[in-house]
Amino acid sequence: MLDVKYLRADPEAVAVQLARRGFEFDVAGFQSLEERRKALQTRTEQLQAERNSRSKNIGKAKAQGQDIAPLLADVERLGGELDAARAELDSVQNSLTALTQGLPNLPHASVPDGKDENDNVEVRRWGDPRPAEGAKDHADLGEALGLMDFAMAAKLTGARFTVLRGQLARLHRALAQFMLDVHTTEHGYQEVYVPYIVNGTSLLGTGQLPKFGEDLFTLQGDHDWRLIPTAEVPVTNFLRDEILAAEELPQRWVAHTPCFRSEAGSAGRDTRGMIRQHQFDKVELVHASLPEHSYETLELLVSHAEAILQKLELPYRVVALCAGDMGASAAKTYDLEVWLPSQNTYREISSCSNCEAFQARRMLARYRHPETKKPELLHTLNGSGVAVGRAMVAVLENYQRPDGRIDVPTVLRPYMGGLEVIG
RNA sequence: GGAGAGAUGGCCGAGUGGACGAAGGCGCUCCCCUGCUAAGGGAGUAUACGGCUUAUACCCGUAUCGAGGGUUCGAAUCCCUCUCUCUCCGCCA
Repeated sequence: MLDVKYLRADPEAVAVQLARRGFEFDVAGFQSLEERRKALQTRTEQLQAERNSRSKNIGKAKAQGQDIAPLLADVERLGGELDAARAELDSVQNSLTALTQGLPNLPHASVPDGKDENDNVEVRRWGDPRPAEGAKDHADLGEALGLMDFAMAAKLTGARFTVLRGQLARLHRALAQFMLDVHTTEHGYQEVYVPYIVNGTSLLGTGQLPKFGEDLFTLQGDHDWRLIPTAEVPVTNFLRDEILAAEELPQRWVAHTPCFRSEAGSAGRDTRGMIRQHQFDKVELVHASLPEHSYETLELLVSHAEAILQKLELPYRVVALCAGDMGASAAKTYDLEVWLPSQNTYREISSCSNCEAFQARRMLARYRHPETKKPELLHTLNGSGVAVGRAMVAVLENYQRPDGRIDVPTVLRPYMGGLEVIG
């Protein structure tokens, strides 16, 4: 959510900044709603104040044994007026909330202009991409080894799921373990284990709701429960309704969880292989930061994700997303894209964002300012460190031998019982 | 799943219809006193929002005693629904 005060003070400036994302903000509509809200709220609160003071008088009169009948008659009309005013205020406020909760974050000044992924800006590259010639894709490699089974997954569930067996199942686990170990022992993260099911309030806090509910799997039953689309949701919501001491910042958490996405609207995209699944594992990094440090924290976060790819010796590039390609909660996002020889291109394997106070404002995540002693919104950041499924895809494709067997990256061998080659 | 008890401010804890945003204690902040490794005295100490405002400073107002709804002129207090916690039983990893 954006700062309402700023929205009111300078809606045109907000509209200009949101236009960079291709988002059209209806300034006139907002302002007319605001005017009505202001008038109604003032009136409602006045009526409430009046009712409160009269009710107190009734109490006093009663205590003194006076006749309260005339006072009751006097206050009678207030009830109806108050109810009407309140109802009208509620409806205006609901419209306003719907409008403001639907607004995406303002892009940071350093975010490049552009409307989609084609306008993203490459920041740097690492490693030497192996040529595409003769490279098989991960699905062919895995199926040929007999260790990756899409047909079985389709039988069990449906499209966009995978069954892994044997050394590939272990490779998948090894990757997750390796990433967790690097982040906890070298980068100072606290490992956390969290629910894979969250309530609607949590999803509202991180911004998946109210606008992006169709991307989520909803559970049946009495609870307002959904499967997490990313560990960002449960972990960031640690901070909801909390006021941290300034000394408690920064906080760094890492969680390995499955992620569930309905992939609504992705029909036909990446239907082959493990690139785009309804269920995938991810190691997620979440930071809570002082506002003044959040941009250096973002660079740090990216470097932590990069460290994983470097240790795995997977070629990648870092891309700054343009304003039009960023997620709604982000003020600035870097993607890490790993080299996939079968596609002769780089594909997203991590996305690292500074949400500034956008999520913090929704979830009232604050810290106590050491000088003013007042609660202030903190900044939240999150990034994949990295997607486990896609990391496995990248390992298969980049470490494939001409005979279809797979070299095990050196750093993973301790996690694979010393195994050097799969197949 | 069954039975019972509970949810109040940073913490503990009082409060069963009226001057209660909430006694008291602890903690914390500031001041005073005290020359000693102690103690005492005083003041202050929730959050969100609205109005006013150059102001996130005052001031005024509204809301919040787990959440939502209801009764009432008036609800922390009464009623309903839900959530969570604890105890016992059952079941289970």
